[in-house]
Amino acid sequence: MPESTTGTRPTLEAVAARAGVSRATVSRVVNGNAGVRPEFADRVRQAVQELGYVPNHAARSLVTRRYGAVAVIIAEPEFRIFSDPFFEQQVRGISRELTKHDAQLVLLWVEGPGDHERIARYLGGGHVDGALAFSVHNDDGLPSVIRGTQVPTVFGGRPGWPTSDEGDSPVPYVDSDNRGGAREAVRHLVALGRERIAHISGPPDQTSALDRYDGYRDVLLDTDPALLAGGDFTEDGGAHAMAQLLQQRPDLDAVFAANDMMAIGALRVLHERGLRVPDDVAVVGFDDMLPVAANAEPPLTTIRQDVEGMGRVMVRLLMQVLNQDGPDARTEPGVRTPGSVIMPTELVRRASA
Amino acid sequence: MPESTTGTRPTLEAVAARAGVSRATVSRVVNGNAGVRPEFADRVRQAVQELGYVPNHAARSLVTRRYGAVAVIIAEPEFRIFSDPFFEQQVRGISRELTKHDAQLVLLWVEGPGDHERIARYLGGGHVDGALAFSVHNDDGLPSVIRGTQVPTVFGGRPGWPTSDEGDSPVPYVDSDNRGGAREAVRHLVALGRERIAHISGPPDQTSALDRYDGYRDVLLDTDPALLAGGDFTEDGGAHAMAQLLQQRPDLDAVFAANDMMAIGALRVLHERGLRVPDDVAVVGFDDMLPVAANAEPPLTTIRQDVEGMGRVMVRLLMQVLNQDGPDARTEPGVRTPGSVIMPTELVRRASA
DNA sequence: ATGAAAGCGCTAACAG
DNA sequence: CTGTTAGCGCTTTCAT
Repeated sequence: MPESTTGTRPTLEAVAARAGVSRATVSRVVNGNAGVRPEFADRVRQAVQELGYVPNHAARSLVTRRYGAVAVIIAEPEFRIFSDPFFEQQVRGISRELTKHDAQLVLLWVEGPGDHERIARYLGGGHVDGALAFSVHNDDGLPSVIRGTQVPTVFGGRPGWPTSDEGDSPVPYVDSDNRGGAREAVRHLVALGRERIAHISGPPDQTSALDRYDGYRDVLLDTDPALLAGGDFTEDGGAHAMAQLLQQRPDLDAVFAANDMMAIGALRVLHERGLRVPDDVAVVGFDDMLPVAANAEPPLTTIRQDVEGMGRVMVRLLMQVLNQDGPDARTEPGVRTPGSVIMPTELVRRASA
Repeated sequence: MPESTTGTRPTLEAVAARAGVSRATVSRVVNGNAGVRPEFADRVRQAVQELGYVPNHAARSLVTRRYGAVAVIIAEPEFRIFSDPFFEQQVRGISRELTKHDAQLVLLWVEGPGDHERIARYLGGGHVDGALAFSVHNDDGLPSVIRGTQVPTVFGGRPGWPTSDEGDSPVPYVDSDNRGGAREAVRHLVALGRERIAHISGPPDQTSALDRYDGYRDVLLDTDPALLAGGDFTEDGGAHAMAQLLQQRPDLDAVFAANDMMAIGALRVLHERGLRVPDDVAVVGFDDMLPVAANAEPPLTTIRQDVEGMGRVMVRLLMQVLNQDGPDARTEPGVRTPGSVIMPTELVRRASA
């Protein structure tokens, strides 16, 4: 008969009493430590069962200095970051990997600089072993707030600020191979025989946009500036840029858009002007954001990145930092800091190029 | 000169020493307890500042049995729940209100029954003061797992299972006035002089769909079954239902769709068949999901619900439960349990009806 | 108004 | 292999 109705939750002590052993032995069994006579271990496990014992986390953390929790910090300068499918996938990857490591996800939603102090307090107050942050906008000082807390942190996406200040250890991050992927996209267009390849770039305050632009330039060393137009990663932005491009260089025969949404916008304008894709103009996107890319008219050739994988790798990287430096990583700067990870991308050929 | 570089983080003890008072006094100041000589209080605050002291949460929780954290449990039978704008808004509301109450949001992402044990362990292990859950699908046993942990919980959306079993205290939830809103939608159509008002209902395993259907029936007591078609809350589902309706009752002059997405689908089909909205057929949706509703062709008349508000109210309700029963609510079932909250809806008139 | 002391539930040496 | 013993850092009576 379970004594779960006794009012107060059972402690280690109670389990020990019932099993007729010491608290230490119970602790060993509960934590899977070797070196307990099987007979005793069984008795303990049974007592745990009967009492419905669940270890008290606070008490444990107090002594181990481990919290079994990781903060995911979401800054939200843009309104829709949460409903961004891209972001969702990344959080999904993080959540899954965290579960594997028996760690909890604490969501820290930052709505503005007014929240910074709260974040710092939380991070500094011994709640989490580490943090995961996204380096979208970096002009608001949040990154330095995070770094100031000394909590081991891994960033998602290459930060826009210098990742290794003097003295400081480098900031680990994981990102897609934006530059390499962009190169592959453009090379594909070149291989197709295209000679006037335009580029619709993303917002210059995002490193992914910058890196993709750089990849484009790597292949097309001295491109005509008229083949360049800037967008904002939205469909309308892409449409607008495409219109501009068509005006500047009506003879263009290909366009590489820095993301799928802008490519969709470009496709729309191309269609409106009666230009055929890929016959007149070949189009390549970036992201392989499903179902957008696959259902485009025509289906979009693009660069796929493994977003969920990025999330998982962020966690693995963090766990590596934690297990290497130990829970007191914050006190003594780690000697070896694990590097960042750049995840490979892949060209997905569909009909648009 | 801040001693933040001393390696180990400062404790209450250290602050006490520096301020020349006892630990108890520091504790009082830090927790804003009255009854400390201003002079001492100032000295303490200064020491806190200088040392960069942040209270250790685990130690505090161990004694207070409060965790300053609330779990948000997200079950994910549907793939896209996270990127659902509806859901995003609700979480936003929760997050904001939680911040106000100085509580953290711990995200518990449940991917299947395999995760149930983990969830139970976490909830039972003393991490959170309460939980917030969404009662979308209830056939997988998660609700009972949650209830089994005895952690005070508020549900989002009216649960589909009985909310007050024998003996048990009722499950508090917050929901929109789906039924009332539906009634208002249909009454509006009636007031417009429409006489053959069809309804596209949502999936019957969601109480919101059921309640909206009931609202429709409240007004149209004996409607022709041919005026009824079922959808699945998606645009395509709405289109399909509309086509079916048109075949069954080509003479219909209005349709109330159980959500905006289905209304959009209906609009599309109506347009394809050359029927004019609202002249030939008036259309009303539900949700007022922006920007979908406002940008529809024509702009959609719909029932607005305050989704962010629902999130906030969920938190307030939970806090009420917590402050009433105290941290040991789980041991002794509360005497007075706060009821659920039904949030008002509002008819938003645009062009479609 | 302040301090001394006890103890929250657990883990981790250290003995045995 | 097991038990004893010290705390982890904080709050909270209880004296003063």
